[in-house]
Amino acid sequence: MARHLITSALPYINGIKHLGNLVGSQLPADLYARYLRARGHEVMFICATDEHGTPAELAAAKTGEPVADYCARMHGEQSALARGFGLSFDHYGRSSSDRNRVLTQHFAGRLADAGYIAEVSEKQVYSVDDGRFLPDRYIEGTCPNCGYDKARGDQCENCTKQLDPTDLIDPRSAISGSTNLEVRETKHLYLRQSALKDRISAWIDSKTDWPILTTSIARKWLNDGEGLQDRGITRDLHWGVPVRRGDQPWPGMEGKVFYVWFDAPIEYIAATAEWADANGKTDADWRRWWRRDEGAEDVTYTQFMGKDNVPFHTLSFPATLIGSGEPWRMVDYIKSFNYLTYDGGQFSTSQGRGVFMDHALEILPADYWRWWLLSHAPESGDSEFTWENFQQSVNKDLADVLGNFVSRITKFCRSKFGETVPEGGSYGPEEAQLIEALTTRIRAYEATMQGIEVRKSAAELRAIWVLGNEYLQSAAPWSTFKTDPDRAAMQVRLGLNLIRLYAVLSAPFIPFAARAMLEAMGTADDRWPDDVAAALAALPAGHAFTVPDVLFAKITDEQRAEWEERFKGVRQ
RNA sequence: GGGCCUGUAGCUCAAUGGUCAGAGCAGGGCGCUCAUAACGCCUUGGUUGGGGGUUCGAGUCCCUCCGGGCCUACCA
Repeated sequence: MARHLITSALPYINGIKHLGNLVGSQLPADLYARYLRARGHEVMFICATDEHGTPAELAAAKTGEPVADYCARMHGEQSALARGFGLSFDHYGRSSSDRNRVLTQHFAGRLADAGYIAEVSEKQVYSVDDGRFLPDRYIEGTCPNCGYDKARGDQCENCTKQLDPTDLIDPRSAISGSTNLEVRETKHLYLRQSALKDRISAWIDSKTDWPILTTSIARKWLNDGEGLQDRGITRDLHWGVPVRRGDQPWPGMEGKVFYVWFDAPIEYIAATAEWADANGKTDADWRRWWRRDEGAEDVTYTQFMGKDNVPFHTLSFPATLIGSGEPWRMVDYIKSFNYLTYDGGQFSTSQGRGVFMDHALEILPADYWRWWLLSHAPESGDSEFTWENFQQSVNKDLADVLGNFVSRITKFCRSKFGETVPEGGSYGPEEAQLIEALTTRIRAYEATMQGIEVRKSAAELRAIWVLGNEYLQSAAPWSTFKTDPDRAAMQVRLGLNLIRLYAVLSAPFIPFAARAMLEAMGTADDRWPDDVAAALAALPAGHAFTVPDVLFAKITDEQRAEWEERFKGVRQ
């Protein structure tokens, strides 16, 4: 038994997340966590909402709520949706927690003591009417290059030219439209990543088994131009972790907060502390996951994220941990994902384009989404969601291959033997062959799951389901029943045991259906099939079961057409 | 502009430089009747984006062109 720490990238607080967000981090992380637990490992699976930053303040302003209230409410909503999707976090924390405030200030203090913090005075655009400094992209104006009148201060979307806010003609606040802007001097703290470049670079170089997507992004940032740049870690905002040097005030930084990307990864640690607080545990209980000097030496730490998060997890957060000089557990493996696209374009939270977690659960059970998203996870490149593909895959894989298998064997048994595992008969060569085939497939499934090869794992699992149908077809208990009822009884007994086996193997992908299958089989035995032959004897003759309701109703053409129509425009 | 990823059957994807480029779905045929008209078996289908090169051998390595995507450090 090993100890596995798993974190999913933190979903940002401003609104319901779409399916692309889900498949890029939380869902594959959950798959891995569930698998490792099923194999008997000790797992700490952590996620949290990322609550600080300008977009949260603006989203709250839009609803008229105080930002703390807004975040609390949205955390509740995201938390409920996470449960709805079966995301099995050990704790779903909040980056606005006290634990994170203290820890973030602690890291800043340690970094300052070690000489990795620089104070930099810089000029930024201030909007007098909004009463706030504006990030570059919150300034709009006319592009000096192409004349586009909605160019942002960081880049013109029309001609893709990179800009400075001061380049814009007739600049205005993207928040209020106010043109009452001025450039003001402000002081900020910078994390001196450049001073840690060699250590980070050596660390990245040691990770030879990471996805190319992960390391190539990291190397680009490390080596591009003048190499890894220092990064501002404070902002002139009200909502965030107040800048303090450990537990001491930071002269000259009053009223400022840490940058959201500084405190967000620290929340992985803080959320584990929140877990301890919420479960009556001690500090030692969470520190044994994170401190190498307090028990975390044998922890394997895996992070899941979309590709946009990679720079922060390969560079900034490691810089924070290394620079602290303290023995924190560093990540062992970063699994990164490309994007899911929606009918040819991007999913977009800000534009409300695509299918969102709340709507998805309104129209179909979580397992439909989990199965499709995981079996089409954007691992090697972006992958596309289309309703047609979704309908086809789900109907074929879940309803026809798995659901129908459960249905045919339970109903046949009920009509010939009653709702009890039948007695009699013994294995022949066909059964030996099945067990051998299952064993081969299951070992392959374990290997791809261990390697976090999500799509391949789904394909292996599906192939395991198919073996059941192949067996039933060739064993044909409906025929043998007429001539050799004992033999038919053995075949059906094996089939019923396959249902339990499939429930166990499938639970990481489709936990709700797996539970329904176990319940129908009248068992709580969810032991992993290390020995397939033994696993297929778990339900003995005489064991009572029930015929379950249809596990997966098919998606009809009418439903598909309706949803295609409903979700083709913009949310709300 | 720079960097990275990507292009394989109608669709979604596989293939440590090494048999005849493979699966699933879709299409075609046959079988079965326990089952959610479900399942099983067989089968059609590819100049691996174009062109050049290295090699005994290239989907895989190199060059080049074309297409798609992402990132480019003050959104997160």
